[in-house]
Amino acid sequence: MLFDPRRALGRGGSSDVTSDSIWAPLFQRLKTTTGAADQDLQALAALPIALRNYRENQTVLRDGEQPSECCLIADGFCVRSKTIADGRRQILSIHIPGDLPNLQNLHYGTVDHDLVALSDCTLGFVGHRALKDLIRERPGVADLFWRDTLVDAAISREWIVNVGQRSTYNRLTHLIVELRERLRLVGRVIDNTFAIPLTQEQLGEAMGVTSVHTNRILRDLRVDGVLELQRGTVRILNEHKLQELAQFDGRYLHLSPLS
Amino acid sequence: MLFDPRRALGRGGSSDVTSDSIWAPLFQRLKTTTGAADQDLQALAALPIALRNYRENQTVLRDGEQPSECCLIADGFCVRSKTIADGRRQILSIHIPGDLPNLQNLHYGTVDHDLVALSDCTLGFVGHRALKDLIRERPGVADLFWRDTLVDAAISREWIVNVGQRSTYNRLTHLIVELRERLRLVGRVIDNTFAIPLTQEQLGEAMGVTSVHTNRILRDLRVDGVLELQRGTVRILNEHKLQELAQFDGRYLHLSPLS
DNA sequence: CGGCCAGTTGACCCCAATCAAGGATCGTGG
DNA sequence: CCACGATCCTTGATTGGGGTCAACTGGCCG
Repeated sequence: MLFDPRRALGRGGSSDVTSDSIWAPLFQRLKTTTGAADQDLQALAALPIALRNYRENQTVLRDGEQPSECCLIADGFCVRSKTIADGRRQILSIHIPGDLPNLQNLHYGTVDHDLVALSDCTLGFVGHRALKDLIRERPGVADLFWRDTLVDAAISREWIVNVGQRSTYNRLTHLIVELRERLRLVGRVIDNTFAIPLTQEQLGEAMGVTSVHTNRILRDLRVDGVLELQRGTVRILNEHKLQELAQFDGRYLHLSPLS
Repeated sequence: MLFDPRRALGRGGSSDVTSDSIWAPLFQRLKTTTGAADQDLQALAALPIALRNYRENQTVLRDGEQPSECCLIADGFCVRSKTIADGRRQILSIHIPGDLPNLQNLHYGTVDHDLVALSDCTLGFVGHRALKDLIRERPGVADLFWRDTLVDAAISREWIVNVGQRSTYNRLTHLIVELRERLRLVGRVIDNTFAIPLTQEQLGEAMGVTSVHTNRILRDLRVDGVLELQRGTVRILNEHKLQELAQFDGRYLHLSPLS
């Protein structure tokens, strides 16, 4: 099998996800960001989980649904999005392998946004019943999950800052650096290159600007030698300039157990 | 004692909060939005809680701090905000009586934003130790709190939509309607009039626009007969127009136990 | 080969920022 | 009681960032 960078970067292929590796990205992240106990992780890995594959652009959860399962992204990328009355759409968050994008439905029934696969994805589904039982049995697991949703909330807050205050030029770099830091945690950054499988239209929807303007920002970033984005892959050209533009302070990601 | 609308609307006075009423707004909200068990609420009310008063504009929590307590807003208004390198500030959320704005610090130590009193406030502080013990002892309390942080996150997501996609005219009305719905839950709306003790500068920081522009939007809303905002108090003039502008779909507030 | 969708660029326009100058309100001290 | 300074509100003039519209390119796939 030839080296396929898109596979290595976790963009595409979903067929080679084995039941062993479903939990791998989540566990990898939890181990570095929390003091997760091995027993808790083992208990998680013992949960019954149903694998399902989704195609690019397929909707995983629709606004208004009442799912009876929570999903774990084993491979691929998803986004949360909301569409308002006039048809304009906002992307709320980007989700990567190891993320649990609808844990909140354990506590309230209805999803209040869409969850859409950006790339071909492999998702694992665990029933609420099993999760609730495990949480009661193992408070440590409850803590892990609760914390996860809290970091998710912290990321949303930073997203508000990004959309509300930063210039679009800074905004895009901030978004990219955040994604890189999160991808790093699950081993999806190779050689300062990583996947960001959004079209320019979708990047615009994440930033609150049009695709036309996104295109111009990307051109500027390319011309200025900061980074290149081609076919869903980012390559950083000048780390120093990138940092300067993004003004990224990663504390809100709470990457270590004590922060 | 004369009728003081600012007091009735929960804007100002903090001196008359008794230890009986500290928990009242939180309990009122939990009772309508969740199926909170009375025993769980009683256990909460039995927690040792330290009352502290804050003046308008006083900082309650500073970005980077590591608090050892969580706070409950007994009376008054606070905001979360973040300031970026160039000095621009974004208000992330508005907090009202009954809110628990830093529950997240139970799970990660460092606050990643500021918490500032908008008006004179009475806050109750409960130590992390006591909260963690209670949560272990009573899973029902853990569920209440976890759910609370999840609704907080849902509100942040809607805030992203507001800042990213809605026209500023719609944006302000949406913000106002959301606040009204939340204030209604804790009995702080009287006669379609309620407190929103933000300066126009702060409203601008909440919406990602300047105070000058906020002023013009408010003028338009007044001229169009939609609503009036004077000295921190909103009066709705035309509910129909307001609804039309705000396009408010309150599902994300998850106001009933099953939603 | 042809259709389709993402990306690219130019021309034009409008919403909101910026800059600037007054006006209203309020707490404080003479 | 009035003078004051501070803060917030208000409005006009000007500028600029980003939206809109439109045309064209290029890669991919049936």
